[in-house]
Amino acid sequence: MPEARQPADGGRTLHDQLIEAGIQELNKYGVQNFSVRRIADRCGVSCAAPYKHFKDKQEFIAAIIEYINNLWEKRQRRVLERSSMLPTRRVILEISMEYIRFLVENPYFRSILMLSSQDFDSEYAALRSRLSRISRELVDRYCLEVGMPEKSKKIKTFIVRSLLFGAALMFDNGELEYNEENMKAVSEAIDREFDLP
Amino acid sequence: MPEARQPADGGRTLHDQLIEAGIQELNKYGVQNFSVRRIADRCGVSCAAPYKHFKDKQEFIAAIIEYINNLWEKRQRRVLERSSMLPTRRVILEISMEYIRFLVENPYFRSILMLSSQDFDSEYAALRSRLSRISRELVDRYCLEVGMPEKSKKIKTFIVRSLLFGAALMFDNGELEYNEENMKAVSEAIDREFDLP
DNA sequence: CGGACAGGTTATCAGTGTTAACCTGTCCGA
DNA sequence: TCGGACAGGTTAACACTGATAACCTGTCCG
Repeated sequence: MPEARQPADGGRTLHDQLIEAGIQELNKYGVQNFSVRRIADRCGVSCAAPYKHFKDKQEFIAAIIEYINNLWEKRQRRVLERSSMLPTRRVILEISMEYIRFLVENPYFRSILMLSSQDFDSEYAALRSRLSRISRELVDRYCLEVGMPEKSKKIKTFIVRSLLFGAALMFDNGELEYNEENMKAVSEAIDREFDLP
Repeated sequence: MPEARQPADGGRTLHDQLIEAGIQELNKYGVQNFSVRRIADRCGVSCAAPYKHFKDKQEFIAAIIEYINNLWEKRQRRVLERSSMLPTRRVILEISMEYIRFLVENPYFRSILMLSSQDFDSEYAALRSRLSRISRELVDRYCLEVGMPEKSKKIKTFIVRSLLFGAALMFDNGELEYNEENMKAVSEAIDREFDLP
């Protein structure tokens, strides 16, 4: 008894349903207990169905990452538009804060980002690096504007990213309370970095 | 209860063998594909045997974390002794650099530390926080020495930890080359933080 | 001596990823 | 209009996993 081909369910194709259910799954159980069977179940579909859309579990997760990645890029673009007339240094901060907000709101994403490189293959590495592309480019641009030497540039990028990840991590841990005050402190810490050679 | 059964195998009890094999497993397959059966196999023991030593998989992993935690504390203590006559601020840097080295050398550990809080229960959170105890205490001490306000103290701690995690992460990613030069840069970035109020 | 029990064993369960073989609408070219 | 290709679902099966129960056995101590 084949269920409706197309939109029977609000216009979402199974592929999309799987990804959305997958995100919920990731939120609820974490990457470790991610079960494609349970997701298939939740979508009211046989356990083999997902394999018509994704080669295996890894690719399934990769597709989810890709999806969320796109969400982030959309959000990033909005920030860029909104702050198009601000100086580069300021834009970096705007993007950075939005990034932390995004990571905090999407814990599953962050958990994937932070997993050891051993836990995933290179495909994920590519996505991971794409994620941080814009902020890297911005830092690059700023360093160019100020005439910062190549070496410091790399370090600046590193420091900014460290602070971003660290903040998201500790906000999640509860080691640092997630509020405006602390966000401001993080922002200032990043900004300060650019005062130096 | 009687401790230490018989040293059938070079003096190591099964408990220890399991933990050591578990570490290897973690190194090879990552947390995601951690299989207690395979470990039991590797130890030449039935698949149920590990459950005589650990309640379940989670506790098994927790025991491994505990074990590595102890390794780190031993190493930390050595650094503390070696730098007992240095000023606090300097000690913080020494510990910090040792910490990064430790994380880089023990990727399994770092991957566990960085997992989202959703992926593990609170037991891990306790271990995680214990891990960073000394460096937190040191930062506290320094802040006291300098008369830094409570609020900044928390932020300082955060920044130092962020940089540590971030460094370990990116050294592993390959985004930042793991060498003396970059280690020095990280060290300086941390040190700079203490120049400020 | 005899029982308690730590610490192994085997057998079994439910749940997982993954594949093969099959079924069945839909669409497109002859 | 037919008929096959095929996308996308199905069921059945496989090997593997975590976990538990029931059993066995050597060691220790009252």
